[in-house]
Amino acid sequence: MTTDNKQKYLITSALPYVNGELHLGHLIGCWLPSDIYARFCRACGRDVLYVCGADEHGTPVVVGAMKENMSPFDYSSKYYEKHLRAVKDFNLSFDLYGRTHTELQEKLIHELFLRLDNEGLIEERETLQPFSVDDNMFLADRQLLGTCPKCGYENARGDQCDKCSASYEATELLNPRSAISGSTNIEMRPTKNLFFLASKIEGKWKQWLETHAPKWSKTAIAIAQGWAKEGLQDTSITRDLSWGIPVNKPGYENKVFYVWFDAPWGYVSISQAANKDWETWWKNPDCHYAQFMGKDNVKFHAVLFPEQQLAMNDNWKTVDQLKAMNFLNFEGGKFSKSEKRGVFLDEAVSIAPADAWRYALIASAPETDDTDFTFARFADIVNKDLNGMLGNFVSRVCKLTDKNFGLTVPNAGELDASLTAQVNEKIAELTAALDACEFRAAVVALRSLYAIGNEYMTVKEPWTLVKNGNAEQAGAVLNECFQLIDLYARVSAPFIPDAAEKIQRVFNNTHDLSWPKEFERRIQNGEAFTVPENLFSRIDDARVAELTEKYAKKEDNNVKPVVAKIIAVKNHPSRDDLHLLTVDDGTNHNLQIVCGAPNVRVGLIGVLAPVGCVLPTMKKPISQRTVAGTESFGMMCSAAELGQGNNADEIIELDSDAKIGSIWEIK
RNA sequence: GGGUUAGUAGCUCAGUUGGUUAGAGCGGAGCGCUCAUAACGCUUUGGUCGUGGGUUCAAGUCCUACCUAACCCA
Repeated sequence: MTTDNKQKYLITSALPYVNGELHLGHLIGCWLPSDIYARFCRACGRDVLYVCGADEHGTPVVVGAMKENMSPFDYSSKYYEKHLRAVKDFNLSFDLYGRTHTELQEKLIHELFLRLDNEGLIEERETLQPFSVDDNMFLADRQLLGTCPKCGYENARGDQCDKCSASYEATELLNPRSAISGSTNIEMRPTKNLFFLASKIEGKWKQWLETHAPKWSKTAIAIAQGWAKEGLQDTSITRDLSWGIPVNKPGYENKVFYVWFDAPWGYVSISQAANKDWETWWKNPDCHYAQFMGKDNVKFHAVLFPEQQLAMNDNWKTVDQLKAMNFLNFEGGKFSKSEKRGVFLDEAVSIAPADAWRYALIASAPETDDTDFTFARFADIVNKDLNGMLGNFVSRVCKLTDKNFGLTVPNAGELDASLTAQVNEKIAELTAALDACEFRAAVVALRSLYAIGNEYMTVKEPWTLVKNGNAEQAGAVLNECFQLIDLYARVSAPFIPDAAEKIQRVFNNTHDLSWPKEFERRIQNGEAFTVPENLFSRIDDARVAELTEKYAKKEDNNVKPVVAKIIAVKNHPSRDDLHLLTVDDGTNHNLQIVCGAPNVRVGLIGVLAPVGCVLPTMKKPISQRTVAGTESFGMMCSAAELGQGNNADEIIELDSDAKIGSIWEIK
């Protein structure tokens, strides 16, 4: 234990997985709130250990690495580097942004496993797993593909179908094949795995839940209680995989620990790498432990990690404050790298400075429900709060003073009691909100503080006082304003660290950015100051439109009717009223279409509604279907079906110069 | 299919244990100010609180069914 009596705060942010680019949702989901909380705690003089890092193990990395023809480690490292860059770009103040593929992690997991084994909480069980003979390996659920037994979708995964969302056992999957080689030589083979007997510590966990859960967020409590009702399940903690922490038990040489067994302990191994006194947080019952995560992660932090910690019976610090964020949507939809929807962290800081993102995102943080990010709102917040209220306040005070008193802070007058009372009330609100990790409420209080300064200026009118020859009173007002500027730097620092430093540099003397308990007048009469450059800049409507166009382009994914030419006409084998057409739609030159219209002939140029196309006269899209025993891959349209008049019997005929393959716009 | 959470002004959200005329910011409208970054301040306009039932002297708040969305689980 350390000798100082500063309160210990352990803060962790969920470990992002090294698979794909991170976006604004990851930033607001756990990184940003945890960073603001950590900065606030440090400013309050608390002894903070704040860690995060990359979660590197598990099947998706193996699959991703194979696709990119890299080793899992190189693949993981590639994304780890991207994480590191984002951490730097957004001023995230982790003591260490580590990773889970380290020697420390391996040593820790091995120790923990032996301990669990000694406690009698590990059991060997044999299960049947799909084995790919050609790949010479067992396949995890997502490495196995096949046809869904429920809906017939051909690219269903081993455990569930992405199309109809049915779930099933791997043995039920039809025509199973390996996602790695495509081989269909799949056998169900017995394999031994180690199970963690969570059911044995259910009582201990439930007791723990009762004393800890009341301090958590509503969602977290609900999820944990749901699990408490169902009871804890014994879970397999080993996998037939080569990438991960090797299992330190004879007979398990080809297996690794399941990623969700090792990942949470990354908090500990990263702490070990970050601070040699890590045990003064992790083994200290008086330490306050706050965890930040997205809502999809609650189960692991409220159930799996604590149950493991308790099972160790080794005085591990468990979570006190569990803060789960909901998801951030983007301009009405989900973020998607493949569809180019959304701002990703590799380019966000080229759009606006880190502080603008930090403030705008936390101001509309998805605390109670999923929230939609829009550039219009982003611009509103930046323009109004940061630019108009905070930046402009600093600017107007400095410039007015410079004009009338020069570059020194005018002498103070009597303390303005009502101003002090107002400010102190808001400081108290802000402090309470941050302690409770209620970030929206915190921003409301912060905003109110900014508003107080502007209102004070407007009411006191120091420029009028100067004009009326009342320089002393004007100076006293401006002195209060400089005290406010100092205050703003301090209370803004956890949210917008870069701007806070710039504000503090207005004063030639150095003042720390410690957290104020109340409104203090730290700026001395006659203290020199500098008029700063504008702290923030506006995002105008044109820029909003430009950004929306670039990042939130409303992709029209609907399949459109196309101009197509009939190149062959045959009679239908079984129905006299139907014809079998061969149609050229520009990309596919011999589409088979079944058509009943009387006016079909070779060379006719008409309009084809391809599979997936929704016509104005129909509710459902055209499907690929069998008409009277013959497959039809679309439909030749009549004028009526295209919303052009009443002719529903004959297919529409276009002029001979219509371009085959071009989209036929429905008017 | 089961569980959980959410659905409140044009937009983004507050609304503690059910209790007088449902709040805030943005946007819109108007006024003021001119020290300041077309910025600031003040006033004002917006709501059958997802839908249908029910409990109650009283429901945004409790119960129930349904609709919509998200997450977790199967």
